[in-house]
Amino acid sequence: MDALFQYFKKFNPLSKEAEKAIAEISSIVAIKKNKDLQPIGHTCKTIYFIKKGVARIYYFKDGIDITERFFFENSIIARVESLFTGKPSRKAIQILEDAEIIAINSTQLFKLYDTYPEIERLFRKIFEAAYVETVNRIEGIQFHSAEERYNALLNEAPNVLMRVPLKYVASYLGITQVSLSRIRGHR
Amino acid sequence: MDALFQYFKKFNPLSKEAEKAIAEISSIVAIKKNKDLQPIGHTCKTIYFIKKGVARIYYFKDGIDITERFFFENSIIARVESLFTGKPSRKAIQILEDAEIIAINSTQLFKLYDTYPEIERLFRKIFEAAYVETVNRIEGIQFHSAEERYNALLNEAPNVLMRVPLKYVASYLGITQVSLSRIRGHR
DNA sequence: GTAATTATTTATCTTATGTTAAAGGAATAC
DNA sequence: GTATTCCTTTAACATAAGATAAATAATTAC
Repeated sequence: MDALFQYFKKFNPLSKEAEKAIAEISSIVAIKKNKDLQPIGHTCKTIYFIKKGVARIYYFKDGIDITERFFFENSIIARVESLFTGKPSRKAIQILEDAEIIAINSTQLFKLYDTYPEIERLFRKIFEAAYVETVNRIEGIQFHSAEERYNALLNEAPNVLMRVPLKYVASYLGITQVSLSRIRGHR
Repeated sequence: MDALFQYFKKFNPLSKEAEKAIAEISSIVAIKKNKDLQPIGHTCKTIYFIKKGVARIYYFKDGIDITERFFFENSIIARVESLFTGKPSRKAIQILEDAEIIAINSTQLFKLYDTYPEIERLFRKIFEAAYVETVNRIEGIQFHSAEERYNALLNEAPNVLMRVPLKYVASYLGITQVSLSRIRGHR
C-alpha cells in the first residue's frame, strides 16, 4: 500500500486517517499477463494503481483491436468515460506483464469525498493531471505523420516500445502493424 | 451571471453564498469577432464561460494554424494545460463571433476551494466531464478516415460547420483545407 | 526440445490525403 | 458601392499509409 501513498504525496499529502480510510476500501490483486483485469461492457467501479507490471486500455472498432493507452508502474488506471458517467465501458483493461495492482473501490471512494475533503482534492488533482496529459496527446496526434508519432514515442516513452508487443503499439499510434513495421525499417 | 449559475446547476447546485463568492471574482467581457481573448504565451489564470458567441483554442505547429477545439454558448473554456500546470500556454483563445463572456479569476477561484468545498466539487465535476469528452475525442480520431471524421462532425455538431470558417474546421479534423473541400465535394 | 501458435517483417498494389497552383466566391474596409 | 482581401473550390501530381499475401522470427504449450 505504501507505493500508493507515496504516489499520492506528489499530488496532495493525506492525513493518516485519510490514508487508513482509503486502505480499508482497497485490495491487492495479482494478475497474470494477457488476462483482462476488467472486461468490455462492465461499468467501471474501480480505480487501479499499478505497483508492478504493464497494462493497456483497449476496445474494438469494426472488429479491430485498438489500444487507447498504456500504463506502467506507479500510475493510476481508470476507464474514465465509464467511471465518471456511470455508463458501461466499451473498453477493457488488459495486463501485458504479470502485475501487482491495488484496486480502490470507487463507489466507496466517492463516499469518502464527503468526509475527507482532502481525498476529494487528491483525486481532483490526479484527474486534472490526467486530463492535461490527454489534451497534450491530442496535440501529438493532430497533423503529425505516423513516422513523427513513432519517433515522438521513441523519445518520450521508449519503455513502451521495449515492453509492449508492436501490434498494440501500432493501433495506439493510429496505424496498422504493417505500416509500423515499415516505419521502423526506415532507419 | 444567471446563465452561468444555471450551467453550474447541471453539475453541482451551489448555495447563495457560494454563488455570491464566485460573482465577486468574475467579470463580464464583450469581445469582437477575430479578436484574441487570450494570446499565446500567456499563463492561463482565467476560466471563461460563453454566454453568447463562438470561440476556438488554437496554436501553431510548424507555422501552421491548428484548431484544438471549438466552443459555443453555455460552455466553459480554459486552456487546461496551462491552468492546471501554471506553465505559459502555447495556445490562444480566439473569438469567432462577437461574444459576451464571463471571466472567472482562477487564482481567486482556487482559493475559494478552501472555504467552499461545494465550489471545489463543482469544478471537479465540470472538468471530469471535460476530461471524458476529450478521451472520447481521441477515440473519434484514432483509425477513422478524414471522411468519417467529417461525417461524424456533421452529425454530432452541425453548428460547427454552420458557424465556423471551414479553414478552421479542417485543422480541427486533422486535415488540410483542400482535403476538406474535396471530401465535401463527394456528395 | 519440438511443434504449434503468434508476432513481425517484407513485398506488391491501391487509395486517401498532402502539395502546389489557380480560379471563383464571399466578406470586409474605406 | 467598389476594391481589396480573404475563403473555398477545383485540378494535377506526389507521397504516405492501407490491404492483402507470404516469409521469417519469436513465443508458448506440451
